[in-house]
Amino acid sequence: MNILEKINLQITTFSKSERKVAEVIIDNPEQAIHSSIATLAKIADVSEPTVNRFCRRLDTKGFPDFKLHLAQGLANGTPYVNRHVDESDGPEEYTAKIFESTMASLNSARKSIDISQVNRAVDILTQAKKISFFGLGASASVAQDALNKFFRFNVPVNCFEDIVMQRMNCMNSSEGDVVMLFSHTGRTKQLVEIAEIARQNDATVIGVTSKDSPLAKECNICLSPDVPEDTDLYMPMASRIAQLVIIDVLATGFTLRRGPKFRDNLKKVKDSLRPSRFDKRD
Amino acid sequence: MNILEKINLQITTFSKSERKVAEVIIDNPEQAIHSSIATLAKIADVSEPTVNRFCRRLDTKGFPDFKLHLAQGLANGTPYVNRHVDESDGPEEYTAKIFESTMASLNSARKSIDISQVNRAVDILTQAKKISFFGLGASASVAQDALNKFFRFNVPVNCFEDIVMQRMNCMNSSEGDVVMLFSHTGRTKQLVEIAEIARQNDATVIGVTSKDSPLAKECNICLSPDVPEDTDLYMPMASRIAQLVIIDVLATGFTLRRGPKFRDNLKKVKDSLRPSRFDKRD
DNA sequence: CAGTTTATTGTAATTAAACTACATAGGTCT
DNA sequence: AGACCTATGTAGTTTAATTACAATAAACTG
Repeated sequence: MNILEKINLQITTFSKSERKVAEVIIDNPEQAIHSSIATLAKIADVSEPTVNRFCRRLDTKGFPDFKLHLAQGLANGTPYVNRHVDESDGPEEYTAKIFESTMASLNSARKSIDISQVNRAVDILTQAKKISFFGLGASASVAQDALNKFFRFNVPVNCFEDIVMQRMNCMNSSEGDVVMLFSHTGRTKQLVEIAEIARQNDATVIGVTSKDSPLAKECNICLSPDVPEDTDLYMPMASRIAQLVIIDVLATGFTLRRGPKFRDNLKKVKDSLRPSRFDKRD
Repeated sequence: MNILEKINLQITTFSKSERKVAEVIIDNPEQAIHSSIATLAKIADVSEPTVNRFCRRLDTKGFPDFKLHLAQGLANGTPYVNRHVDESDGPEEYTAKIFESTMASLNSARKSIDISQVNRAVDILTQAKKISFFGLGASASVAQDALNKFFRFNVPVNCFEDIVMQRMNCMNSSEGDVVMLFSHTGRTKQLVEIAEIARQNDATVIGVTSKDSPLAKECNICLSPDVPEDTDLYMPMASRIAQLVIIDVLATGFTLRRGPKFRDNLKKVKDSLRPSRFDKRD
């Protein structure tokens, strides 16, 4: 936990002098990390050992250690203790908050993702006869994005927004086909059905969805980024970004697995776009 | 800049002993921040002043200051100095690297984004008669995502992947219409033309693209996230995520501007999805 | 309400860490 | 090979941090 938040949380339990120290630090943490214990003590109008005791109370080894923790807290650019957007936020605040909460989500997604599942997913994808990407609602654009990435790999891919087309696609699938499904909640009935149909037809189903959800249970492989809380104003934001980064990861794993020759091919695809672009020197 | 990257960048300019220090720190930065100058000197098998000189060479005030910088670097969760995926990376490495480079990109995007432009964009969007979202290639799914967000706001929106449809849409636009364009490079000829057409027909053009690009010059408002380098295996990854977060920011600004009643409406939209979902207790 | 106890804070001494000045070793260029 | 310069280490100095202890303030008890 961020040590600034911790101070805020525990401030009531502090003694009078310790509270003085806490206030000085909260008020200007930047100054705090660049001060010696003596100067900080003077600013807070307390003695040096008081500052030291304050540090220990926050489970740090001492003043220098405390400064380290504080520096880490500041580095994340989180002067906002509460990262949720609220009514009174101006553009500056909500912009910062959304960026920060997105970054925080990615961080926790990274920590929670099961690498062995990533590896298995890459295995399956590299060997796929055909890959289909499906998502509904907000996840449709995630599927679209996946299509775009894997399309460049010169593998048969498709992606339908239409639920009927999705069903038909799964009906016609066979062993070696991969169906990749995106859903934040993992509770959309239609998508769970799609997964069932796909598996009945021997396709491999890879889900990017939340752990232990109905959809997750239908998948052969499930990638479940743990995104603690969404900033959402009634729609998933951060979790969807996490899904996209997972696609990036899989695409990267894919290209690495395919080896250097394959990457030369990719370069050709990219170069083929050149005639449609303005020159750099413009 | 992250001090670890800085070390890596400057490592060639270091002397033999200083390089020893650099290697020890890169190898295990966590250990470094919890060591005294004496222990670190011993680990690197150099003298204390060498460590001190090393710190100063990196433009820090001294060893404690250096540790502070290092701690801040680590806090961002970037133990990988070299964030580019390379051949020999296993799943664990490339997963971590991609997540981290995405987070780093978001961080720099956040710092570089012009808040006044964000505010103007929100102004324009809230007053729009109609909003069109266009992108080509990889940016098509970004436009799709934007559509999905703003669609819920009960504003007339559209989004075409087809370049001809896009052109026709812009031909028919008039004052009060907003055209929002997504492009990483800002050099795709067809999209620049779209911007020209839209402006000729009195639409307001908002671009999410790189600074000073041909496209940027055609826009009324331009949001240019500064994404330093892409991890790309020949396609934009991080920059596209930054674009999506910008959409989140604009959507959030939009709802905040519209006030609380409007948010009740949003909740209704969300609740309308319930019958199509499995229950939480499943 | 006085006396006792306990928690809180500060003073002074100690220890540890960081830094500076200087000396020596190693390398380079003429 | 000798002079010079850079790089590195040693020892001493300064500064910062910590500890032990004393004093004060607050709280509690008879």
